[in-house]
Amino acid sequence: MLVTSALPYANGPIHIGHLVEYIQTDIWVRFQKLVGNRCLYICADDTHGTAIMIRAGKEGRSEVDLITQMSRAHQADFAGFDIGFDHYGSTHCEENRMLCGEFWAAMRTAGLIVERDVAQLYDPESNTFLSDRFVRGTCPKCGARNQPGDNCGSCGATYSPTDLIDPRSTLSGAVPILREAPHLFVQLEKLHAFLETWIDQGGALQSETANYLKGQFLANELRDWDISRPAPYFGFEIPDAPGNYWYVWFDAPIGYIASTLQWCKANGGNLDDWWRNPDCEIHHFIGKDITYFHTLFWPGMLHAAGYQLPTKVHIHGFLNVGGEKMSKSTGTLVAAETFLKHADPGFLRYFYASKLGARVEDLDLGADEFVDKINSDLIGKVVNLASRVGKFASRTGLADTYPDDGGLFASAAAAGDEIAEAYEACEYSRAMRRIMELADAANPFVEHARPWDLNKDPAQLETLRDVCTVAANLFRQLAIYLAPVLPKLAEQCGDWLGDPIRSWDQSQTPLLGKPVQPFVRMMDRIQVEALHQMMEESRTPEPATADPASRWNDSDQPLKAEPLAAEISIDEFAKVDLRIARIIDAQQVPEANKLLKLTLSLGGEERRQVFAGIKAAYEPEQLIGRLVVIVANLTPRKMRFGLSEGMVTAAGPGGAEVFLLGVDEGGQPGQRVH
RNA sequence: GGCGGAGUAGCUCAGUUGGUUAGAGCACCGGCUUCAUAAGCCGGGUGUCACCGGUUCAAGUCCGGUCUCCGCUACCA
Repeated sequence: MLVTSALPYANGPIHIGHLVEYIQTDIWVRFQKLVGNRCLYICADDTHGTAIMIRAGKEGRSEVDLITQMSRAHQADFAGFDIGFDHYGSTHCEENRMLCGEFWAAMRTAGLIVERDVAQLYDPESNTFLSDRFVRGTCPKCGARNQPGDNCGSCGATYSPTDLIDPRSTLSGAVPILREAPHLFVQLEKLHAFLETWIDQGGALQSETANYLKGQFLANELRDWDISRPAPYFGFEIPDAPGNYWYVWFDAPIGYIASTLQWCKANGGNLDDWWRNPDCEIHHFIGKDITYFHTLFWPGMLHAAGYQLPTKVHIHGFLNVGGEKMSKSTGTLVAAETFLKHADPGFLRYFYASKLGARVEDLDLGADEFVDKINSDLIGKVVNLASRVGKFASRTGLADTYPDDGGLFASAAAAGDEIAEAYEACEYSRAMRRIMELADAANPFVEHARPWDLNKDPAQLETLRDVCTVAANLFRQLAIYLAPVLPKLAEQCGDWLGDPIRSWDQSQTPLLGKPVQPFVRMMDRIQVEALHQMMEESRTPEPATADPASRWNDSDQPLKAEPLAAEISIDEFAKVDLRIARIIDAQQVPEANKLLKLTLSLGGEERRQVFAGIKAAYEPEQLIGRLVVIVANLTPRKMRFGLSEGMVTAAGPGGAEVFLLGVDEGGQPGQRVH
C-alpha cells in the first residue's frame, strides 16, 4: 500500500496545525508496517505558484533557493516529530515535470482541454497577473477599505477582484488593469458520470464527504477548471502552450507520483507496482480545506491518465487551540520547532491520537487538558508501570516461564484485535482508550504483589522475579500497542528488555528468560507552564498601525452615498428640538413591514407614541428600557396604524442596517440635545 | 436559508441490535501505602442522559417536534 500526506506549501514553517495530519498519517503507516503490511509513506514539498514567486522576489533570491531552504526546514521539523517518510521529495523536480507532461497528454487525448480567454487583473508595474489575494481594495457592498480580492473581511460578501472599488496591487501598490489572456481549462463535466460512480461506489470517502460532494458539486454541472497560468509564473511551462504554466494544483498531486518515482529510482522499485496496480491500496490523508482537489480533480486526472484511483481519501478537520482558531496574535499558532523546545514530541502525538477519530471533525487542544492527559495517562499509567519495577527487574531478569498474573496478559493480548481494528479504521481515540484501560488494570497488580516487600527478603527472589516479569510484560504490551503513536517509547522498551519491538504479534507472547538492562527514565511530566511558554514565544502582536485612519479603516462610502446637506445657521438648527427619551414599551405592528410601535417617556408623565421603521433591525424586547434621541417637536403624523408623535433618530442605509443613536451614561429622559 | 455533526457527572468522553440500579478516565473527598517520576492502591457519583410529545411491558437508545452549540455552504474555485 501507498500512503501520502498532503504536500506542505513551501511558503512557511510547519506548525502544530499541520502536524495533526502528519501525525495522523504517520501513526497509520507505522501501524500498517507493524502488522506486516508492505507500506510506503510518500510526501514532498509543494513548491510552485505565485506566492512562492513573489516571496522569493521580495527576499531577493531565486525560487529554487527559497524552496531548497524551506524543504530542509520542513524535513527537520518532521523528523523532530518522528514522522517517518519513506521518501520526501519536491514538486519541483524532473520526475514531476515528466509526469505532468504525461498527464497533460492523456487529458488532451481524452479531449478534456479547451482554451478560453480570461480577463484578470494585471499589475503593470511588476508585470504580473494578480490572483485574488494580491489585490486589495474597497468592498463594493459595505464599503470597508483595504479588503482582499475575493471576499470582504468586514461584511463577509464574496465578489470577484474586478468588483473592488479602488483596487490596488499588494505587490507594487499600482492600480491593476484588466487584461485578457488565454487560459486552458479542464472540462470536468465530461467526467461527471465517472466521478459520480466513483464517489458512490468506490467506498473511498467518508459518508459526510460523499454527501457534501453530491450536494455541492455533482448536483449541478461541473464547471471547467482553469488549469493554466500565463507567465510569469513559478512552475512548469506547458509544452504545447508556450508562455503558459500549469497551475500549482495541477502539478501538486502529481507530485505524489513523482516522489514515489524518486523512491523507486533510489530503491530499485517499479512505479507501476504502486500506481498502476489494482492490488496496491492508495491512501491519501488530507485536510478538509482541500477536499475537492482530491475528490474531484485528482480522481479525474488519474482516471484520464490511466492510473489507479485512491482506495481511500482520509479527511480530517482543523485544529483549534483553547476552543478558538489558531492565531499569531494569541500565540496559539505554535511552530513545530517552538513546540520541540518545550515539550516531548511524543506528547503531541499521543494527545492527537487520543482525540482523533475517523470523521471530518475539528479537534481542540486545551492546555490543561493536554497536561492532564499526558501526565495521568502516559506518565502515571504507562511509563510508571515500568518504572515501579525497573530497578528490581534489572537485578532479577525475566523468569523462564510466565507466572500467574490473574489473566492480565491474556486479556490484554485478546484486546489486541480490537485495538488493531481501531487503528485500521483511524479511530485512534478508541484505540487509546482501550490501551489505557489495560494500563489501569496493570497497575493494581504491582500494588498487590508488593515487590518492595519481596525485595527485602532474599528468600523471595523468585517471587520478586515473577512480579517483575509480569509487570515488564504488561508494560511491553502497552508499548507495542502504543508503538505507532510513540515510536520512541517502543524503542526504549526494546532497549530495556533487550528485545526490539518490530511486530504487532509480539504483544501476544510474553518475553521470558532474558536479562533486563538497567532502567533509564523514559519520560518526564510536563507542566502547564511549558505550554504557556511556547504560546508566549509564538505570539506576534498585531502590528500597531501608526496612522489612526488606517487603524480604523473607515470607509468613505457612506459619505459618498449621502453627501453633506446645504449649510444652515445655528438658529435654524435650534428649531429642531432633540430630546432624550426612554423606550418604555415596544410592540410589533403585525400588518406593517418595517414599523415597530414605541411608547416613549420624556420623563414624568410625558408620553409619546412613535412608529419607527426599525423592525428589521431590532427586536422589541431588546429596546425596552433603553434611551434614544428623538425629534420631539415634529408635527405629529397620522399613519395607517395610528398617530406618530415624533421621530427616533437612527443612522444607516436601512433594512436590517439601522443603528439607533445611543445616550452615554448619565443622560436623562426629557433633556434637550444641544 | 441548505447540508452535516454534537448536546450524557465539574472536565474529556464511552454507552453496540431498546432490557436490571446509566458508565470510564481525570478532577474532587476520605482512608491506606512508600517500589515508582509530589507516583500507587482501596472506597466514595454528587446525573432532569438539552427540552417536549409519541411508540413500547421497557427509551440515553426508536419516531415526531423544539432549543442551543459547532463545522461546511449560499451558486467562488
